[in-house]
Amino acid sequence: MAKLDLFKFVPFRLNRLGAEVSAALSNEYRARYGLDIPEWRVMATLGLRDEACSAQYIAQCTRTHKSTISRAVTALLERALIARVENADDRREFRLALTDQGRALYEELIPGLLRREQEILGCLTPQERKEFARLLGKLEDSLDLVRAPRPMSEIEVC
Amino acid sequence: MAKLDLFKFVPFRLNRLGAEVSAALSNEYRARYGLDIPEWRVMATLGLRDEACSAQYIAQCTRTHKSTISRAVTALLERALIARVENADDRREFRLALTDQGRALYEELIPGLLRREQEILGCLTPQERKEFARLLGKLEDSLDLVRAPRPMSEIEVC
DNA sequence: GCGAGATAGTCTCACTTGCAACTATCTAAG
DNA sequence: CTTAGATAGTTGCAAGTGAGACTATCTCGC
Repeated sequence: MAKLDLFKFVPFRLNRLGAEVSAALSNEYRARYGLDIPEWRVMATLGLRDEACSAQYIAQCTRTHKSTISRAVTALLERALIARVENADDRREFRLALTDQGRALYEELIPGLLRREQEILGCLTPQERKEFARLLGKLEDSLDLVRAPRPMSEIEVC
Repeated sequence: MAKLDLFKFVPFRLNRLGAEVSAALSNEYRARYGLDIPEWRVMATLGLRDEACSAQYIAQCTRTHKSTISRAVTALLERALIARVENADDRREFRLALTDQGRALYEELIPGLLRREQEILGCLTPQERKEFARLLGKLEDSLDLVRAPRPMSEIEVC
């Protein structure tokens, strides 16, 4: 008789762990900076790059639905954390970038998040962390989750 | 200047991977058997055990909100996949168990899910799978995610 | 027993999100 | 050019979910 123990079932464990870790982290930026997860993803994507990105690009990078990104962008624009300019080359899309204020918030936010990440990974030895990251990478690859997307310029060409 | 690359940020990666794997799996049981994730969790919890469980117990095991479990239980009752009987010892709670029909569906469902799990883990060597499971376990422990809850009888005592 | 507080389960409300339709714009074929 | 199809972004709608109120029941201290 086939049995399946949820607690040994990797898909369930990954889902639970991902949800739990996300919840723990999102408290960090929601309570303190009023950012929800989609908003944080937009900030993080823009913060890493110096060049301006389109909403579509952010959606692809973060694997988040474009309507969700659209709403996050609207909210961040209202708070003047990001700015957008029409792209003269293609007037359907907008180029998004952090404002000075947005950059300042980003800079303030990051250290706390990296610290929380290290806390969460604190139960693993340095060797184990490396190994865990490597195995995550293999799973991501095999599931076709883009890990390090090319810069926009390249994507536009392809 | 602090930077954070989302694609190397473990909380984001875990969230994305968990969501992706869950989505892939839930297609397996939603499309074919009409079960959504909470319903599947109820089935899985009841299917593993021979003794009947309370809704509260399932909620704790699966770390799912009690109102979500309540709705899943209602839906499964309507489809006669589970049955419930009042608990004479404590008339606030109900004892839930799979019906014969529910058991049959469970038995039919499990092999496909285990196969999908193996497909997902297929990119890892047996050694790596063991290691991955071990590291997951350490993370779960450190985050206080119960992995193998005690049987109800024990829980009631505590 | 009796009342205060805890607990199981249900239900309503508010919020989030994905889907799909829609507008505006671009690209390519004829 | 013109037209058909693709694409960027927005918005209305419906489904799912958590918080918390609520009811019924239990437990414990007095």
